[in-house]
Amino acid sequence: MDNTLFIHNTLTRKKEHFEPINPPFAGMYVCGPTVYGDPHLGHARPAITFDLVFRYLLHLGYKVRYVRNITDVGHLVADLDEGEDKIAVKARVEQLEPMEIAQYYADRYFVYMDSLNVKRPSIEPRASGHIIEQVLMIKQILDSGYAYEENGSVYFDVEKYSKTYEYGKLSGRVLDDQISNTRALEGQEEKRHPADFALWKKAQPEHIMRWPSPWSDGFPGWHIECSAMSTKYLGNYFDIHGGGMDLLFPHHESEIAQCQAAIGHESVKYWLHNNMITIQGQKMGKSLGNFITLEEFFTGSHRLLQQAYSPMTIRFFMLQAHYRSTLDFSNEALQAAEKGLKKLLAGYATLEKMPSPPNSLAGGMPSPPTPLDPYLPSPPTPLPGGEGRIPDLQRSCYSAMNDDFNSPIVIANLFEGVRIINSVADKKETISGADQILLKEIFDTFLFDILGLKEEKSNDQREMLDNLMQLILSIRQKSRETKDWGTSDQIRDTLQKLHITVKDGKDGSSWETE
RNA sequence: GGUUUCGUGGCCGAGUGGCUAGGCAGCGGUCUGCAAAACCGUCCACAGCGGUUCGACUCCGCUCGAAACCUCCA
Repeated sequence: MDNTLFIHNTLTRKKEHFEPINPPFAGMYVCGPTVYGDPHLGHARPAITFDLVFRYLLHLGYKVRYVRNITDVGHLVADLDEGEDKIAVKARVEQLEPMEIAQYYADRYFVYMDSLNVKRPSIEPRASGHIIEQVLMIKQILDSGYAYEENGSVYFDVEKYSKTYEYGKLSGRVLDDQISNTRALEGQEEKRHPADFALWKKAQPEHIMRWPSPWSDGFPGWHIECSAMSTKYLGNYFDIHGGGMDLLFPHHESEIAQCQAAIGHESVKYWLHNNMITIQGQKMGKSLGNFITLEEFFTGSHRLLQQAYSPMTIRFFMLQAHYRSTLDFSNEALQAAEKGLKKLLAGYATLEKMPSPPNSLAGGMPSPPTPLDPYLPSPPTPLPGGEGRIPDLQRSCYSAMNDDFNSPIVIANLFEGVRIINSVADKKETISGADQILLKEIFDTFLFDILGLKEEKSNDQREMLDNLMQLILSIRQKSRETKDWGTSDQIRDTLQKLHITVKDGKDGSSWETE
């Protein structure tokens, strides 16, 4: 049986068999951040979602090129209706060069995504570095007749386009509805049709971010960068385009139209969209006062947060929900996730401490293939065989991932693995040596490689702590053997104050940190 | 008003036309010097109203409720 991946394509609203255009290569483009503010939860969801996709495709053996853009040209400020660029406004307010703003927040974005253990994409192109490509694409659209110039600005002719093609096929919108819903035409006299969108915009004198073009000194419209950069790095027809559901319309809808007009065909085979997050049932927004940055999460400094939540807690929490579901943040839910993750990692630690099974192929298990291994077989790889509940568990993890990246089911399976590990450690169950090795492989593969979770303490500290704790616990054990409960409890209580919990078991004591 | 996505137990969150999600919390037990952890057992569901069906939480319709985007704009 093959390891067959199905992914939900927004375009067809169905789960489709993932068949890359040029196997074993797979191309994925994801809309990245506009770098004019601190990274927040809204940035974390798509980053983690498509990190999961990236990691799983790599695991399956595809040679993935993952492109995620940095928008440093700037969308316009939504709440300030001045027709000004978000980054430009920020720059003026803070008395900085616009690129200083973009650089500062791009750096912040990278740091926080690193802390969430989000793998860096293969390419992270910046919109400002691809003005030439965008201008070229606009020319192509003009040549094909689906755009017009007006006072130094260029607009996409949606009305003409929709006579031949279906503008709205991705988001399910009907152009006629949009016309009938449109009222006055104030402020858009340059456009022939209210649904038209800008490809190039002439800069007003006060507009500080501007580039030369055949039409005017100005700046590109906010959809063209993704069309230009995705096709530059992934080709005119590529596998996956991802982003948040909020980008469905008009952004991705317009990308489809732009590529169709410029290239002559659509450029994307599978559209993937992650759902949004809410905070205590409400949408996250600056005006609602529930806008929480990642920094505030990690330090617990926001008034809605009862405590700090670690990056891995956030990551685990997000992966406990399917990427196409809305996800609600609350202290209660986050604390539950924190405990759940701790249990999972503690289970893995228990497994690691188990004696190596007799007759085991000590160190003989083949290590999982790395993505750059040139001898990797072409995907899809066969699903692992074997009989028994551990191989079943492994297959169950694969089938969950193959079912549109169902990470919550993978996690549920890992908890079942933890239950088995703990039962074995309690000597209430036994497993074969082969199963023990396989169990570890399952955790290494799914928990660490694919879900991208990790122990949050550094190895150096861990090792020193291990040695110290071994010393302390051996002293305590001696006092327990002489029933010197005073000393034994004093050690345990003092350690507890340092947030180290001692657990006495049949085979001696173990410990863990909070 | 339109488009889209949803509405599951105390909380979060999967899934399915008839068969256990899982985590956190609660309750009862086992273990333990005590504690913690762990293990076993257990309680609490499928927004409401109709319809299809031998049977629906799962399909269809309506109602109520929620979220995103659009209805200004680059």
